[in-house]
Amino acid sequence: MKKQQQVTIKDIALEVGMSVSSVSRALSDHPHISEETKLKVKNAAEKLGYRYNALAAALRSSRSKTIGLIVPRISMSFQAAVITAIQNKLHTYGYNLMIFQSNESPELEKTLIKLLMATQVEGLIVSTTLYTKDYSVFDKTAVGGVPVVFYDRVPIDKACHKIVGDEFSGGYQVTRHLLEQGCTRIAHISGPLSCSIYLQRLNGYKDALNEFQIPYDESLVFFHELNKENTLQSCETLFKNKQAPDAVFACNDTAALAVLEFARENGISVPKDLKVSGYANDSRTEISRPEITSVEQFPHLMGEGVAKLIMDLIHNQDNQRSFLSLTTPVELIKRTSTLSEQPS
Amino acid sequence: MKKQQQVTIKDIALEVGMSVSSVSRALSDHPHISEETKLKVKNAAEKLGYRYNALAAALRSSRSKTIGLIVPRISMSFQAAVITAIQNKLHTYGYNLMIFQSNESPELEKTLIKLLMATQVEGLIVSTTLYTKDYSVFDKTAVGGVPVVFYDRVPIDKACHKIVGDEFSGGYQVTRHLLEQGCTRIAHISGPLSCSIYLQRLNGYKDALNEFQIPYDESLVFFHELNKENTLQSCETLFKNKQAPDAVFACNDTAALAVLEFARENGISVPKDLKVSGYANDSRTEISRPEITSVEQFPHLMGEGVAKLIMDLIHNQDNQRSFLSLTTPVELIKRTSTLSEQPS
DNA sequence: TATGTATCTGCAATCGTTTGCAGACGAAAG
DNA sequence: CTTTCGTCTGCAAACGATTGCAGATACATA
Repeated sequence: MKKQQQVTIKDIALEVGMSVSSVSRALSDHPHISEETKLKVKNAAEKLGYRYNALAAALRSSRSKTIGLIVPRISMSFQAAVITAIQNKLHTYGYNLMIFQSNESPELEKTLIKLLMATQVEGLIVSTTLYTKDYSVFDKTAVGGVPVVFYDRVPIDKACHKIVGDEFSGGYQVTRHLLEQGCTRIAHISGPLSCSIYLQRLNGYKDALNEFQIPYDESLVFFHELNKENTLQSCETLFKNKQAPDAVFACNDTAALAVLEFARENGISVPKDLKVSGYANDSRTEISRPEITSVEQFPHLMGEGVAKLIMDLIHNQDNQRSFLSLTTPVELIKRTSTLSEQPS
Repeated sequence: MKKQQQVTIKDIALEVGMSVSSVSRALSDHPHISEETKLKVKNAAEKLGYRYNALAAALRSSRSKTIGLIVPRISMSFQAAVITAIQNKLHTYGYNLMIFQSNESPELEKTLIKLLMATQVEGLIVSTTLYTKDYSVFDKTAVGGVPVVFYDRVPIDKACHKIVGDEFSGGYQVTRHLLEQGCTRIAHISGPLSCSIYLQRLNGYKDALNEFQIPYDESLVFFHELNKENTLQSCETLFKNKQAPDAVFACNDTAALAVLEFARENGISVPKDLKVSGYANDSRTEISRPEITSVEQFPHLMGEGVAKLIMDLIHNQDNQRSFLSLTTPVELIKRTSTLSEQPS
């Protein structure tokens, strides 16, 4: 009487006087079972309080109906939105999602891969840490052949299935917009270049500068984790420069907010003396005063795409030799923090 | 050659010329196995590319090492923080967390419980939807005897294991603070009372009013999902009143922000003419101008508590007849949105 | 030599499903 | 009456680990 014995299909079989195989088939609506018996079996199951054991099924059929996901942290609103989209979409396929957080640690990330593989996930979805450099842990052999899909933060210089926002375009659009507002000394506060998204945005930034024939100035560009402290630090050095910048393109909204704070504390007027743009368009951008120009990434779109792709890969495990890459659109949202004339 | 055959302990046994049982024990550091053989086995495992099959182990031992969690949505920053704390803590116990979102739908919530039970979770952690009224789905029998711990949003009038913030105190402190600022017509924008937290906060609100001998005025109190649209609506009716309120105690920060927006659009000066408080202290409260008074709930503390409690319950499955309830502290964070005199 | 003890290892059943194959049955066709 | 077919059902072997129990080995002791 320690643990109440689980009710199994065996019990049902006994109850209705049939074999376990028929019961199994009846419960899963196998076409070879008559409607009549199906009903009988299902009623008995209900009556006995039967609970399906997905573990046993997964073991036997080696289909766990589970996808693993590793993400730096779920508290970033963009990530939360993507994950939710993925999860909802996967549910429509009858698949569950196992969510793990790497907390930006490549070591933990590695451990989590092992963990997920041990739980026999049928697919793996990953947005890497800022510092992931060794992608071999995601190799087909390393993950036992299960399909891997990356999104947002993806391996650099390595063929893989991936869905990314159009980071280059985002970086380009922000920069171009600032240039069009008349800015010429545009600072760029970026994350580490070991992370794909920052690399791409930097390229977009450079491209726009180039187009406007403004030389790339290293003293205006910073690379570090984009939290408040680091960003304030960068502002500090930035404004110690002989020549102050007239715009800052920060690579996320947290950093943009920090720039605003710095400006406020140092009597720099935004957008008049300094224009500021963020990235990711999180909800804080429109609460801030001034409202912050940012780039919408359509996380829902990305999430749906990721879910579809991984399901595709699972269902056609055959000769998958080529890699699929999808780029989702981005949209520059212009707000007061970068606009010369105030809109009415 | 369809799917590359998995390497099992059987293969290892063959490799090192031992029985599977010894291999199994060696891998799990069983004390009856000599260090020497353990090493040999582990090396062989490494060499063959062995991957532990947690499914098989879970089935056999009926210990899945997995806890299920059902939460309305992970995109609420408070929830994300609690979940992260829970997950990290559980990892230290060697347990995994399976996260599902009920999306505020009691039906989906019910489905998810079934799903989690099917995956043989050893425990269940729940923060209910706003509208969950039928708690029988969480009954010991309904969940096959696995322990259930509620947090934040918990069943009303039903004994259960739970960890909640001190909502009553939070509601009381906010209201008292507003009263002390000289407010007398304090509106209260609350969530539906089917949800424990709002019920408690309302009680705190009433208690403070009572203490200041201000009668409870129904026309100042609203119950609805706390999104922007609903809140604006409530403000509309609120300010159509013959006598306008001089303060609004909104039950979350999204609602408080909406109130600020309404005030701004209608030329109502905050905090001069109207004081506004939120709840949950999400990051937007200090970005908003004016900054918004709110209540910190210490999600990390709550998460750790939840994880510890569920592990306790799992480890002492024996005669658990009594229910444990823990209340975590809250702290009123006073900001400009409710302060009469501006701090320097 | 027999016995005891400590340490290590193996046998085989078991967890709850799924599934290939074969069998049973009745009806229709020859 | 046999044959054939279609429809439904059952047998029994998996899936990959864990674990109670018994057995083996080595060594010391009686």
